[in-house]
Amino acid sequence: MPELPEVQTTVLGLKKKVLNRTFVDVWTDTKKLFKNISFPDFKKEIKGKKIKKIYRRGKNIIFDLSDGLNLLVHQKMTGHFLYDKWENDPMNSFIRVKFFLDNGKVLALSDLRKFAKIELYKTKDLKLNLGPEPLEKSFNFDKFKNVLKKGKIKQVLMNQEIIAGIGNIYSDEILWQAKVHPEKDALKLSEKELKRIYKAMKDILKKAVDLGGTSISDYRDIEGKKGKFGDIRKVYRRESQKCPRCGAIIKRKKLGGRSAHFCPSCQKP
DNA sequence: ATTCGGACCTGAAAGC
DNA sequence: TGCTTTCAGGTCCGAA
Repeated sequence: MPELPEVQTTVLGLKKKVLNRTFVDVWTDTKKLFKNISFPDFKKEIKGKKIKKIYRRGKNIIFDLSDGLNLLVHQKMTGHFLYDKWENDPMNSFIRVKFFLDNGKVLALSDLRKFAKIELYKTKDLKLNLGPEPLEKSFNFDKFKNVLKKGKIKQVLMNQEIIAGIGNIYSDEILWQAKVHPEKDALKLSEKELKRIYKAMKDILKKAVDLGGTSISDYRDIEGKKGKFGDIRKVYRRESQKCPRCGAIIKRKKLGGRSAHFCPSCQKP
């Protein structure tokens, strides 16, 4: 499912609902989601652990637990957390894992495609190979320029080791706003183009967080509700519709296995 | 050394 | 109507 804004929305919801709660039990019918530990071992370890902190890094959710443990969840394409009660929605019916909490409530993970990843680390062993957080104030324009590497700009923006958190929706939306073609080489962009991309990145990610993310497909917040950024998106999954800026027909093109959506008229190669 | 396709899964939507 | 193909907010791995 989720890119930075969706994961951020999830983390905000989790902080509100499950911070300082203790896990009393866990259930799954999809043991393969547990990657660096067997499910029986995970179950033994997680019982009685208190959630001291919850934060996002890139597209990862990290629960900082008592006894020096970190629970890491990556929701991949279709994973999303649901707390206690949620809307009756087909996308919320693929419950693969249930965490039982000490207040009698359930924190569930719905994941249609079963790609999600759940791992348990000792806090000191948790190492994520990720680039800077795009919304951090300290990530200024100079730093942005310096992290860029050779390659098509869309793929560079989506490379988690360069910048953490941007995926297919937001790279398309950022490049449309910046009027830059997705296949331009990141290292051959003009100063003006780079400035437009940098600004669009901050604007769009902030706006998407404010709107609770994008729910065109599977993503829901932890109460099962949809985010609203999808309503105002300009190009993502809008192939053959009109560009809202110039009226040209939006194109879709395969780029490294993913679909890039762009306006061929205002994003010239 | 990069890049690309395939794998991992399931279901909705579009095509025939 | 029903069967087939394409597509999906991600990442990893191995072959060109």
